[in-house]
Amino acid sequence: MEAEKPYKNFIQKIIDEDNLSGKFNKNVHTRFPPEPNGYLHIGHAKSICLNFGLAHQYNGLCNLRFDDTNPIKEEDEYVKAIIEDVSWLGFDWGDRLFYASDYFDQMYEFAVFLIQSKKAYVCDLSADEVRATRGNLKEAGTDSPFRERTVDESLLLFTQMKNGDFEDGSRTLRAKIDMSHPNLNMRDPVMYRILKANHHRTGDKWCIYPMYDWAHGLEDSLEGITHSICTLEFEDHRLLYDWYLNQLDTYHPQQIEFARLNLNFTIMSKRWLKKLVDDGYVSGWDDPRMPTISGLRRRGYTPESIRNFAEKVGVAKRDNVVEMNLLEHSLREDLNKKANRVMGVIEPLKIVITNFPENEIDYLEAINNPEDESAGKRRIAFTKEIYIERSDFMEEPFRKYFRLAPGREVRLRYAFYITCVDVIKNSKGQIIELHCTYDPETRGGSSPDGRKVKGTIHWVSSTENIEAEVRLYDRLFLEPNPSKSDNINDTLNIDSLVLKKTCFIETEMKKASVGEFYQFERLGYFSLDNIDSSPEHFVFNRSVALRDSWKKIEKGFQTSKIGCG
RNA sequence: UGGGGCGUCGUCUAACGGUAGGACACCUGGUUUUGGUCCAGGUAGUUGGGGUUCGAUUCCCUACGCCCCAGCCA
Repeated sequence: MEAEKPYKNFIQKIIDEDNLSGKFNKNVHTRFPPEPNGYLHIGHAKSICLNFGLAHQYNGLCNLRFDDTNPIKEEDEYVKAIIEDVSWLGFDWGDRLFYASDYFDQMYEFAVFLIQSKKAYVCDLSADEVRATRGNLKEAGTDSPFRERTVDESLLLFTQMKNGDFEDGSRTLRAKIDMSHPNLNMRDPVMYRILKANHHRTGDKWCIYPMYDWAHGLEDSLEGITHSICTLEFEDHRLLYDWYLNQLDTYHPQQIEFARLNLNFTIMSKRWLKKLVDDGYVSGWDDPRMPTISGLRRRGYTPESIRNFAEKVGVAKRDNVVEMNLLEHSLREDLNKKANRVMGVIEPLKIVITNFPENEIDYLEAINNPEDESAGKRRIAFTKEIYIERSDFMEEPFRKYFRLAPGREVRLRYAFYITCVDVIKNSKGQIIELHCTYDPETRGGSSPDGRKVKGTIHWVSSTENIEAEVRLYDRLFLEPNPSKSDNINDTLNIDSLVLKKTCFIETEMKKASVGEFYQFERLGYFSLDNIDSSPEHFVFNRSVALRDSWKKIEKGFQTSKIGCG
């Protein structure tokens, strides 16, 4: 798939050692285990690429498994979205699509076995009481009064729990470990809770649901997972993971933890992302500003760019905050090779070419992709009236500004040199159009006399064009680390979406369709919005702007900003 | 401060105990009909202090800093 790095990450080194020692018979079998309680984001993409990538590199397998042990939070809508996202990213789990709920019966049997082994007991304490007796970071907890209940009594009560004889929260099944263990996870953790909730797959069959720690190792074990890769916060849980599997004396995968991805100027918490959706700050999980996979897809990211990004950020155990730059770079890198170029004007300023004949159309030739000759060429209509970008004209230009200005000559890309001869303003002094002359000798964009023009600008005919709406996006948050701020709402960037309702694009784009990528020359990469765009009303999303070294120069001159859009 | 982790350029990430390298970002210069791309070059880092060693990012000790854990969430 992508070029492999010349070095290995720490997980690859562990696998190499395991293969050397024969720990798993040289097998590599991973899994990606999302909980269907929200949409996948770019952080999940890192994990997906890691798990599927490892399996691929070592000729192993990777399962897709929904960790659906909490019916209260989980929905089928999320299952569908997750399947679409993983598959869109380019990964294939074959016939190995599993659900934790597939194993509820087996988990139940294992739990009965643990009770019989005197390693688990039904506890009648309430949630509050359990919390009160768990102790804290410094103090040991105290044993539950039900801890020494007989096996038979626990067995009977557990059956009754399963049958729905008790109220939600009235009892739990707990592992009997050590209430004074320094690792809080080992203080008689809850294995099952009573939850009379409808499960998206098992319906009302179960009144009890397994907790993550109890369920996850069993799922891994049952599927023959070799390396169970998860994020750092589960490091503390590995002891419990191992304890359960050891008590059951069953096949025992190795849990390995890595640092989750963080991206600056955005958030990765599903809880916060859901809040942005629910509170209407964004249009949905797939809003192009969201760091979700569906949002990135709608924004115009390619699966390749995301996979390459995942490769570039690497895998380690150190907390990290990756710069948004790197994600954007990955997209530009991919699209520079793939995207056909086209001209579009986002903030139109009309130009009348005074010496160009009325009602005449001159069809000029343009290169579709300078990075890919096979992309061919196209024709662009040149007419007496055209639009250029407002920001490509300055009445009083900065020193290094080399676009259009009064009396100045610039090149219209693939067309002619034009010279600005007149600036037309309305009663309020706003520039409404420009009068220019063109040099017929410069057709195609070069002059027989070899004279140089510093600037080349894009343009679109005012009659031969397509009208479109364009959406420009910026970071969702103003703070580099929004989740660390006191009030996350205060850091929201209210200008993260800018609508350009009336834009003009060359007629070539009539055939544009969703899923294609274009570079609007000098503006960035764009693609049609997969929800709001229609053949009657094109809506383009800017996926990412081009790198812009002018912007930096411009900042130096910003003391005197005039007429520049 | 109990337990579990982690400290390398601005940001990610490498380096059997042997020249601290790569990517992004940034800065120069070149090419250019996109102020894009491409090309060439540059700036910039081992948390501090000890120790072992001919030699320490790596091993040991110590200090400091950061992250995670007290859900019947995952």
